[in-house]
Amino acid sequence: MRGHQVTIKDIAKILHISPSTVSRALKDHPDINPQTKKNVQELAKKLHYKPNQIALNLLQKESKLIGVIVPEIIHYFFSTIISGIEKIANESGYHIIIAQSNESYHKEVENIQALLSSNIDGFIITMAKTTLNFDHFKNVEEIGVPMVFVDRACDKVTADKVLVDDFDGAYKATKHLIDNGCKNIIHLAGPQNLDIGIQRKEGFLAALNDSNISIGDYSIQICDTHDHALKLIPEILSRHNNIDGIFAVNDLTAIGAMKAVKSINKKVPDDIAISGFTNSFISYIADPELTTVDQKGFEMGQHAARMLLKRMQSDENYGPVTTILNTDLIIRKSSLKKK
Amino acid sequence: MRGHQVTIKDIAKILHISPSTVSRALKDHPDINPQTKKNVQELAKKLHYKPNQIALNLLQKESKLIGVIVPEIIHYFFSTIISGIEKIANESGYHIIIAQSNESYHKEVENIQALLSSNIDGFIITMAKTTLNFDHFKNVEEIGVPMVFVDRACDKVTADKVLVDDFDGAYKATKHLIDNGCKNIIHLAGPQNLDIGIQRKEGFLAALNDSNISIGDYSIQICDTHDHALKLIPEILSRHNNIDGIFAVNDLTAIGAMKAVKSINKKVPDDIAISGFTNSFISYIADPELTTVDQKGFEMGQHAARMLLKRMQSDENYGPVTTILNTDLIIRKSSLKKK
DNA sequence: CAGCTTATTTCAAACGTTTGCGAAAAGAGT
DNA sequence: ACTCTTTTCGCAAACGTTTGAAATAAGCTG
Repeated sequence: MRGHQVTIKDIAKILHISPSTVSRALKDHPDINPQTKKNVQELAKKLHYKPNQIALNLLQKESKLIGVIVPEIIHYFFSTIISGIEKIANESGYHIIIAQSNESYHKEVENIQALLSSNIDGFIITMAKTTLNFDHFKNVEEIGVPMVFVDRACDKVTADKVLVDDFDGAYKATKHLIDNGCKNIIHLAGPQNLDIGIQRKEGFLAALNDSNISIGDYSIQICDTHDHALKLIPEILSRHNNIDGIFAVNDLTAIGAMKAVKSINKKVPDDIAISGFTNSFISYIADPELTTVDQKGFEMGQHAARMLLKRMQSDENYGPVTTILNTDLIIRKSSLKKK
Repeated sequence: MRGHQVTIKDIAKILHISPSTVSRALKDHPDINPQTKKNVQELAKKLHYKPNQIALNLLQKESKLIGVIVPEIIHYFFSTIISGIEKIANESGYHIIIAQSNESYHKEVENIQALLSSNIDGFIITMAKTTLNFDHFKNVEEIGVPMVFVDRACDKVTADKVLVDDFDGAYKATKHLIDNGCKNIIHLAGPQNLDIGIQRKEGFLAALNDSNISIGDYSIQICDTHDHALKLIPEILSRHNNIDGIFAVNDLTAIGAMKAVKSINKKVPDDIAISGFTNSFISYIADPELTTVDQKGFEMGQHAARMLLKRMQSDENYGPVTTILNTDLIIRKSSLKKK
């Protein structure tokens, strides 16, 4: 039961003038008689006239909407990215439509299609873990809708990207564990089809290498969820009881590992030091508090939004830009061994 | 530099037929020659034709967009609500635009205005804590845009609401603490201008009453943030060292309290048992794991979306509906005293 | 072959707004 | 009185799509 929204035509009919005159009067066009303007503006105010954004969108072929596709908003990191995007977008009169892929390739494709037909002006995307085919992104590229990747980017597509220096972050975290006395660190790694999985692993390996620490065949475990770590860690530790450090690809996995370690009555950090990656809220909640790499989600979101706005507002077709933000190592108790 | 999106007109021009024929051919209208249909549909597929949603919106006077205004998406509870909304909305071809109020009244008003002019079809709102004036909601009501409140509702406005039984949840949590041996429980309460603050406090008081436990002047403390609890709890405990239970209005505050308790070398739960409210992700991360009241954000979101859809699709103006979901007490270690 | 039916297609209006151009009216200058 | 300018306004097209109604062509009946 929507009350009929007041339109320009309504105002025109009431004042016995044409819609075009009303339109111009409302925007203070010099061609319009001051008296007419006054009449129109007063009536518009009285009737609570609001321009119909949809009609404007149709005319201007833009929707002032940015489509944001992330795996899951319940993850702190992604919600901080979204907040960063929202802030910058709002400042320029844009709004954001959020869709979640739930890490599913199919849902990602579906979302892209759906948002495309909603005439999104641009995309900001964090790829799903399971995405191995990139035709949907290529499609976006072909259609010419600007697109910025955040955190997890797609190589096969020409698009702007905002990344963090995963290699360096992982290197710093691993080096920190080594400096704190760890001699046998394992890495709980992310999927190796994603750049972040690869880079963090490489940073880990490089740090070990630079410290002349040998790498066992068990040193790298593909494991990037809380529950998997809960199961995996006791198993690994039973086979390799000299492990004294864990660097996990994300905080949640690190905390799963932390719980697992505590569950078999080993101490964190004294028996096993742990570092995560992301600096999500839970790293602060964990006990002991989790050492981690701050991934600066809010800033990433802001950067991504700025890049997208620039791209949308530009007429020339400049080449793709990649921004790499640096990370900060946040040292907390989970990595500080006593001696 | 947008590539021109393929339109019905383009297809019509190429096949030398009229746009209306194309339109009907695409939707398998019986009036159209099968051969024509085939030509059209094949070409449409080949050119990746996608109907322009904006044009449809204009025609149908709807945007297929639902405006969602929440305080902060980084909070687990709100992001689960959003996920619930998104699921139901998507199933009906709607998308959601998310705006955050950051608990600020002014930002809330701003968001409402902005989304209104984006021709949102409906609102789902969780009020900001600081909202005391309701004119912006009344405005929405007057314009006739359907609106559903979630969790934190506004009494002064006629609108659908989805609430949880805060009173009962608080009662159950408090009763559980009592049953586990607590004799002197304090409540860290939310703002008393919000119904949830009042109801949870009342549930707490009722449980104490029913167990004939006396209530001290310090039994209720307005305190609903992690950091406030961190400061407040040591102070209170130093003045009332027989306190043996804490019921906090939300999980984050409970965990702040838990940390504070541990910091002064008291044991959770043996010295002081703790229960939170919400069952957010961190309650599972906490050590000891936090007993809490499951607030079912996802279901709340789903309910809210269904109610909104029903309201939007209905022609008759039925009275406002309030749905109250029941809560589940999730018992974990933080409340289970040894003896 | 006139009249009727059926199949297929096009026309035109509509949604709400903007905008280039032309039109009408009034005033100014010569 | 004639032209020229200025002021003020309306017409019509455009954005992409849908849809009732009208148009066309072809086939059929008697």
